[in-house]
Amino acid sequence: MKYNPQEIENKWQSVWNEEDAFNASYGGGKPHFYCLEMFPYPSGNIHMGHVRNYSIGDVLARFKRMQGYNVLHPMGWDAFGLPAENAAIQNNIHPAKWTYANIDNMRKQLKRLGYSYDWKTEIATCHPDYYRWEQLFFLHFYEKGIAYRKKAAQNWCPKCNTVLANEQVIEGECWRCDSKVEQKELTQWFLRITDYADELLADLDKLTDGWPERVLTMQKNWIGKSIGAEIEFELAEGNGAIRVFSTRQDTVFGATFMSISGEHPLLEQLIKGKEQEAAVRAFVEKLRLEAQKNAVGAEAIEKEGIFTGSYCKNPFTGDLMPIFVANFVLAGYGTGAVMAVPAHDQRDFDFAKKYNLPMRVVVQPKDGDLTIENMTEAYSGQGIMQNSGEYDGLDNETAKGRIADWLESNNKGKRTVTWRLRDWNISRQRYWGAPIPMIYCDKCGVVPEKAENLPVVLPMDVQTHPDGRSPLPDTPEFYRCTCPKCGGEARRETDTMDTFVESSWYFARYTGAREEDRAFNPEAVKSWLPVDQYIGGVEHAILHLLYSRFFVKALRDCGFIELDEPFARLLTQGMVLMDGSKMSKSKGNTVDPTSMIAKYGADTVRLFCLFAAPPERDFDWTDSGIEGANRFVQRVWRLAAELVGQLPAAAACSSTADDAKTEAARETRYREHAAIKKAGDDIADRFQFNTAIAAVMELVNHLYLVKEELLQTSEGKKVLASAQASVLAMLTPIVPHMTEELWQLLGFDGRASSQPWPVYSPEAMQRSVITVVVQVNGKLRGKIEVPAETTQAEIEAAALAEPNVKKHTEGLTVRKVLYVPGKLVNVVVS
RNA sequence: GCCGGGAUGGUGGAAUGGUAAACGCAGCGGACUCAAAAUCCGCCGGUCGCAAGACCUUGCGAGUUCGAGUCUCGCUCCCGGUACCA
Repeated sequence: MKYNPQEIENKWQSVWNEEDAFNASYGGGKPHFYCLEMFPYPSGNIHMGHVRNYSIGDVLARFKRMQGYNVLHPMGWDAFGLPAENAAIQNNIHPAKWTYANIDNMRKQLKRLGYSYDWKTEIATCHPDYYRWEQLFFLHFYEKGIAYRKKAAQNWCPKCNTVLANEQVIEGECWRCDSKVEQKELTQWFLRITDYADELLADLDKLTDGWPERVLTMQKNWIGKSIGAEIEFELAEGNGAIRVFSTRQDTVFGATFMSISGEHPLLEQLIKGKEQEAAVRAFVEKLRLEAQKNAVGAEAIEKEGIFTGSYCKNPFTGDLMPIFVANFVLAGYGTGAVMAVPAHDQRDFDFAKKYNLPMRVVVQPKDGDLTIENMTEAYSGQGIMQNSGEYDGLDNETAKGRIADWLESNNKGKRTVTWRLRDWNISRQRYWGAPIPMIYCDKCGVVPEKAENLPVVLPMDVQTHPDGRSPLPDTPEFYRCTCPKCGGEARRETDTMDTFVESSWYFARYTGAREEDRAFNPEAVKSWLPVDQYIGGVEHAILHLLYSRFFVKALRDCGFIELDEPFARLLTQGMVLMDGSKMSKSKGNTVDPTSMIAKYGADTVRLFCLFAAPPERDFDWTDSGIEGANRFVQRVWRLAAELVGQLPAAAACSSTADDAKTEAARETRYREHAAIKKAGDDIADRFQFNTAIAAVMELVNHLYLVKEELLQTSEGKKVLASAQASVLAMLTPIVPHMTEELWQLLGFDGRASSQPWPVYSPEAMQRSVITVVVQVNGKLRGKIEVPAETTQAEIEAAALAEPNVKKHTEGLTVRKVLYVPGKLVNVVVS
């Protein structure tokens, strides 16, 4: 019987398809398990990264089903987005047509890999039946103040012709096309994610068991909580005050000047009528131009500033502090003004050196003798207060509290918390996205669309612009509307939503993908969510995962769902590399899954992706590696094919102690059960699919050695049949087509994919003779074989009598003998 | 700079304080074959030794422990994230 993967894979894929083999249903008494992989963007073809991601998810989904869970394992399409528009412009095809054609192709490719998805819950986010609910959420968000409109400087990608959220600017470049991001003043729609900063941070503690630590850390850093104080510095001329935020209010006695951003609201007042006025204006204009050209967050630039001509007063020392406009002060963080403490902050130190400004040491390290003369850099560590009036001699952490108390009781400031997180700009000046359901009326202003008028459907009949500009502002059929309030003529919002809005709730929609009258069935949401296991690339550690966490909390507060966190456990899989670097079309180092499937079959491709490395780690695609995987698949096939017609019908772990009459039979039974324990533990507890597969390989290797002997007796056949069934059961989540076929060929009952995960018995794993390792002073000196029931005293005596052990203990005194039951004896001598 | 992760044979990787190198890949030897491929069986960290065995070996240096790849401390290098965030 020759192994023909194309034939058997097609056969079983049709069977699963006809039988709706993997549909989930809630209720039914079984415990629920929601296994989800990040849905793909329909770019046209799946790549090896998808294969790895979805193979990991499929092993888990199938394994959980075998363990008796009712598993929800859905798939869908993150279908709005720029590539569709760009392809449309290039190939003169409508983005919708391009997108749906790609979906059809990729669905075919996924089906060809035999993934056990519930295709009845498939969704595409570009469909009005999907995004209509998103528009409804937006109306609720608007009503609750979670969605709002504001004018501000925005990240602008000149190539994509649209704004970007902060999270989508990577090292100053657009996350999609790597263009330098510019700043542009625009009025945009925002979601108030900052209102949830506290909860987003605090709830990370609920995820410590199931999420990788580095993802938690990245989110924590991104949210960026800083605890400090706000301090008021009165202007010397008595006409107001500058407020600053500082995490180091303990160093306030060392504040010798003030730095403010070029966009500070008091700047006009500070320079008005001063001789520096013109020069400052020129400097600010220069900064503005540079900011537009230069990427946000590009590498550090030389510190520069200019004196405004005004002074403020240090509330503690009473000293006058010159006020500077400085290029490193961010308008958008804190209050846009910084008290400069050159002795204890490196930036202020550099600035003071450059402009020859005074310094004062106010925190002295333990046994330090810092002076302004001997300092070559700022000291930002802990220490003892000095030059700080009544606070001298205190440690600086204590002083922090006392100074905050003083500020509060003297009305000069207060304790404050500042966040790095900014509100989420969701407006996009592009066509292929979900319309924002808002209307502008000359009479009534900004008016939300009525819920009963949803969905606001994206028009299909539009002419795209070659430069990527959205056609919506030129499409009167779309933007002309009547005001829901006064009935007069009005204009629709023509920006669309960021595609990350769609991916922020799709996991919830899967629980009731065909609901027509509501976004979710609350019962279904409650029974399935949170997602038990989420699997995807670490590149979404901040973007998608932070947005989704926020979105769920916002939906909860609007009464749509009862849920705090969307994903209970997260697995971030590594990349598939080629010659040490990421596969990419431009480098020409890609491997096309379709051609690999054509050559080896889906089972081999799945096996290799799972065996090459543990899931979290990157691995290199190698031709010899997939050859090796194919060799194992063939080896399993041959082993079973040779046994067809010779074995009794059996299930995994069905042989009994009575059947194991010979040494070979006992050993086989032992190894069968040991492999099941190892493979089950590795898959369930650790996602170590590579070692689970290795355990099955060992068992297969053993069966090759003993099969002839076991075929001699009927008891032996029972033992062999049981072990063979176990091999197939264990491999079913990994190479499901082959195991279904072999299960059927061997005449075993039912289907491999509907077998329960085998249960090992401790009795089978008892050995009659055990090997005990003997160490002398921790060094391996021998091994002894003893019957399992030997007492500790007898084992210790045997260990001491072992010839090589004797040699190493001769003439020495035995101080101690340690015994690790069934494993090891360590003789301590001196 | 700060935060996180890592370093084990020729190679991908095992080892949940107790036999370091499981299972693969590559390589070598044997069987089968007219021959080759495929397959099956065996060997495969280093040094010394005829052998029994001894010594060395998990990036480097210390420590805890009867016993450390694993725990602790101090370094080196690599990867990822993030950065004028006050």
